[in-house]
Amino acid sequence: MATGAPVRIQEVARRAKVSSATVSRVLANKPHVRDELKERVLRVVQDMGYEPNRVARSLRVQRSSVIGLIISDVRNTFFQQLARAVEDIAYQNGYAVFLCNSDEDPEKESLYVNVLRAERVAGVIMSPTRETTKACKALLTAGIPAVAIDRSVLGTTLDSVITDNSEAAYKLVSHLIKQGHKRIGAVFSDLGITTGRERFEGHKRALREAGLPLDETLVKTGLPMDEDGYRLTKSLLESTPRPTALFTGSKLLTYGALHAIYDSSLMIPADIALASFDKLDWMPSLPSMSYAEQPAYDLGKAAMQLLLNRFETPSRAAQKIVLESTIHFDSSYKPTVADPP
Amino acid sequence: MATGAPVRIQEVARRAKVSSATVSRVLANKPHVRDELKERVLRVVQDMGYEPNRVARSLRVQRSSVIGLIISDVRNTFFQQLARAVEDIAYQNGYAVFLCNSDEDPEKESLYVNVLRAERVAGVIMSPTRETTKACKALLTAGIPAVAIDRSVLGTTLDSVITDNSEAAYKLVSHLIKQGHKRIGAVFSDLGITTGRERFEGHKRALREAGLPLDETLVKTGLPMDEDGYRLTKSLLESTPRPTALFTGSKLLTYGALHAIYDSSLMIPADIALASFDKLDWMPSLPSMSYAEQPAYDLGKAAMQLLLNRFETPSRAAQKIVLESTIHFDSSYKPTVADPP
DNA sequence: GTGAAAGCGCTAACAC
DNA sequence: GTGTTAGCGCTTTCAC
Repeated sequence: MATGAPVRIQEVARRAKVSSATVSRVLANKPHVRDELKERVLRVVQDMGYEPNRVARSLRVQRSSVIGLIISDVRNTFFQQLARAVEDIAYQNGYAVFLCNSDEDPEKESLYVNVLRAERVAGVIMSPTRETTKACKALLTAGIPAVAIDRSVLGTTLDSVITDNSEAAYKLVSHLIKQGHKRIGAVFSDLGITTGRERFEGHKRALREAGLPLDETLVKTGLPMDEDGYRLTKSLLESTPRPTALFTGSKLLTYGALHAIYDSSLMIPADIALASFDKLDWMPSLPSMSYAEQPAYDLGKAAMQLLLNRFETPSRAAQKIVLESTIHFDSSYKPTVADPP
Repeated sequence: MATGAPVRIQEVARRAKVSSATVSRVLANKPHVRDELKERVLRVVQDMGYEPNRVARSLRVQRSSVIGLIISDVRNTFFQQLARAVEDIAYQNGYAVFLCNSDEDPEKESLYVNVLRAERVAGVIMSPTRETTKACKALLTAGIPAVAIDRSVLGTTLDSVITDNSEAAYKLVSHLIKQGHKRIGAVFSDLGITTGRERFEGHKRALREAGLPLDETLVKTGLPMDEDGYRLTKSLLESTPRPTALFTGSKLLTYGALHAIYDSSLMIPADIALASFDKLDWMPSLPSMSYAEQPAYDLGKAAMQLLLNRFETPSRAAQKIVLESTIHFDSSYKPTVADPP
């Protein structure tokens, strides 16, 4: 225990008077080992505090027991919950999770993908940035299973777990329209990010069904980060006439938008109504607004399960899992007509 | 490129008509290789898209090029900045960073430590929870260098990078006293966490020097998380007479405290003054308060440099680096006597 | 049911 | 300078 050098399987074998093959079999819970030997081995393993060298094992079996998880922004609590789920399920199945943060930066992302490939991780779960396609294909051709989470990868078919972006956006914007808003500003993620694209689709559908025209000048896109949310909302608030409602397409964009709205001394919902994606984290004064709450934990859980599943059936066709968001309407809302179920 | 199996060093060697040893030397930038060969090898490496198998290398050199970083709460932007710094410096030096989140849970922490040990990581940087000592010693006896960050490990001497907790706390509380406050509530991290302990020391010193008694009922401790900040502050606000000022000992505790204060419909600083550790992230309405801003990025940078340094001189004595925080006094403050420099 | 031995891909000691 | 080769610690045929 106090020794520096870690104990190896051979030493365990010698002490238990068996071969290293037997020790390996016992530890892997393989059948065909006499109970007597099994017990003896386990006792010695316990005594010597033997822990298998995972590096050696990885080299031998040509696959590590590490999962790479690349998320686009660790500051976002949405991704934190998602990561938590991935970790939970991974650990339950003997995998460790290597968390990487791409920061919405395609370069950082491909750097990480390269590292993960070189480390021969067992699989990768990632929320792709705008230009992920190449990096993702590199993984797949290297034989490393990948699962897209929260966002899809354009131009590739692979396992993915996302939410019903278009539908939730449709419901939120329809709600604004029902409240009487006609001039609705919108701030989305870059349309190269599928969440931005799909939420914009829902937005357009809501307008279309209500017979409202799409005013392109009221739609802004950028990176899903506070700074862009602030900047884009600022510019929307300066347009005349000012929009009476705002739809923000992600949590961080919403924070930035709030910042801009408060900066302009506008009140929510008196001066401007707000509907957004993602539930806001606690703040001293949460505004009265509508939002779509995405099942972040379930998203991570499903992705990890999809990956485990892929390990078992490497050749099955790609699956796309779509989870539903829960829509919360602002408290000021009194429905006059029946809402869709 | 389109092939599934990754290319190995032997294949590169064959194509470049050299031995694998030469390829290895070229890639490691070792001296004693003719320029002509070097070029030839690099060209083939490029052509074939060869990337060394880091698992094999790790096994051979008995050390991986992965750094484990265990932080106690990823939701805390303080730790996020710190993690960013560790990553930056690590990458610049050819290391990948394996980010682990202990969530202030000693069990999760020791689970991670075990995984990192089994993965034979090159080193570990960690912000210890309350009961880290054992896990930490296990690392060191396994020959894996460890650096404590933000918090020290009680009962062990090892490399660590922290801030001047006691001093900053002293300044903040002295400031409250100078503003005329006599009844000052305080919320700290569990005193098993060194930041809580040291900040409490500074608090006590400020009171002592001002000739104020320490009212134990005004000092609360808990886990440095929103929930405890809320709960503990609530109980402080219910004591009579109510404290006129509050000192909160960490970012998350401060958020919880704000929540409690707003819940009680109290205004800052009119009803209660606030001094806290850590700069708050943007919020719609930032209260006027004093705070100590810790150099989070520099903390991470210093820790990683300490680790790199340790790789080069494994046997040098343990170092403790203390960085200074910047104190921001609330805007309402008009100094009447000279502040300490 | 158990053991002997090969080999995963790389690096470094040693030869030349 | 460069090549040959042993071996890191494990798993997994293949014998028996």
